[in-house]
Amino acid sequence: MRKKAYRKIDIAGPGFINFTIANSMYRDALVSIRKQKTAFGTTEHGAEQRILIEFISANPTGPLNIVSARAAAYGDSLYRIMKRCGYRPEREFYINDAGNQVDILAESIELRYRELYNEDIGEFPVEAYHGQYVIDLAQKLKSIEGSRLIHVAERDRLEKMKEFALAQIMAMQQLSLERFDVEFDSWVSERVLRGQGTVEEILSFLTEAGCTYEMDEAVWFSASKFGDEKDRVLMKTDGSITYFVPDIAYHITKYQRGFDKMIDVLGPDHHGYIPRLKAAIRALKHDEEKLEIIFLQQVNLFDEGEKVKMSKRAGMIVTMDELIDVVGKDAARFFFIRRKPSAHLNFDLFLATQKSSENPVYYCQYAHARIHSILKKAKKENIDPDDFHTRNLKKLVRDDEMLLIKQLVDFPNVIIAAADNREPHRVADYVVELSGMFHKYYQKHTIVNKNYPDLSKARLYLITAVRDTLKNAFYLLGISAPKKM
RNA sequence: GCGCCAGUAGCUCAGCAGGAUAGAGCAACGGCCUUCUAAGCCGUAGGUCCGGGGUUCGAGUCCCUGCUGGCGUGCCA
Repeated sequence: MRKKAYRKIDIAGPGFINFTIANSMYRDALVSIRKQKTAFGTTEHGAEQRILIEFISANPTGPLNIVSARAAAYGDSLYRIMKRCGYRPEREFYINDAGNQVDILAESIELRYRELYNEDIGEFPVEAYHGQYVIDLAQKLKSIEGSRLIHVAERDRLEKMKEFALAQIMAMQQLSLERFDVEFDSWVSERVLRGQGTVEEILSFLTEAGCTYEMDEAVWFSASKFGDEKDRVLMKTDGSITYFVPDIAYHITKYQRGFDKMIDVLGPDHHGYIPRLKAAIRALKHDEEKLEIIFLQQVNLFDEGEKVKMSKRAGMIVTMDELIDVVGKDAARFFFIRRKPSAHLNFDLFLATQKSSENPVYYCQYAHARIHSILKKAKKENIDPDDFHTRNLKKLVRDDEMLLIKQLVDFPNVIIAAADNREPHRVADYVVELSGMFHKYYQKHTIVNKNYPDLSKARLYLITAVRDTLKNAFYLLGISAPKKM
């Protein structure tokens, strides 16, 4: 017997024909969703393509800030979403633990350390790191080493301090990430990379390819031949290399590892840098199409409507930890993910603390919790949802029920669209919509009614699918699915 | 100057491949708790989708141009 797929077909204005899908089709779809259980939403769309997602990659010179928090929420969700639809993504953190900034960090600690022994260090330099954490680290160093370090040679002292500071700060950063439920598959250290001789290798590769030259006692890369607007320095006059070289080396290792696609999630301040990186990749004859850059636009922080100026060196930053303390992990992640990556993000700390209802994460989690308590109620009323045959789904006839099913059916496509457009916010929007539809449905109809056990079971069957889908989507966003609120 | 991102309700933002009357949350106003959680629901009000051209049966969406804001344009990372 063939079922009718359409309930009605009519002409609706110029150029529009409306097909109304038969309720039976929706019911069949619902059964299929329930049968898939937690696997619903999982597809093979990505065909196991290997994707490297590099994100955050903050300097280990201070606590993670709010910009890193946005990158963390974004990168991690993108990972989860891509994985769900059949890609094979990996998460990577590149540690810029070499170069100028790290040296400045060591010097900053050193000054604070000497200060603790009442040495006159004069004016604390502007370019040094001013944050309280630098003083804390100096103090910690003092409690471990005492005054011993005062007497060792300056070079050894700085080296020791650098080691200490890097280890401490990276541990701090990892702790913040843990609190944010963000994990990485690999950590790549710039120092290790440099130690492996890759820097020299890149320099000689580029020289062999004939794209370097010397001028003004520096070594240049002829980036302009490869699409950049001008040539770039590889080795400075003082013989040290620019950050550019290890960064090329790092990207070459990505190519060597054989990914189908590499995604760099970067802050907006890096976009002037991309043409030269792509130029180098082209010069070294790699496929630049495989490298995809996502720019997360900046985060503007406001407090009671006033813009908070942030500067890492001046120590005026709002840290990721502070954010989690104030608004909570779920709300913070949800807030970041709701904005599409290319949009600037205005974040008012005052609002976030004052009116938590402004954040729709509660709205969604509430829907999930509500369904749980309805199921609990059913149990109390001795209505067993498992004692149910799918032919009873004929009890579901209302438009809002069909609409709910339609929304559920959409879920796998939302995941695919979010993955392919690199836009996790689509999943967040989906969740808000599904939650809203459920809240309305709940308000309008009694789900558990012992006078109508068959109808109750049919509705329980439906809302269980809603609950599972919500939970499923929450996971993709990295937020919790509370059973009670 | 050049490049990138943005400009949609009072505020923060969605709007998928161009489709029907442009949506949500917050803020404002008026209702709904003896019934599965009121962190919810219903209703009212609020818009020249930055301006101007163009493509099309049809443009918030695409093209050109102008304006405004942010960022970038280092032998810093």
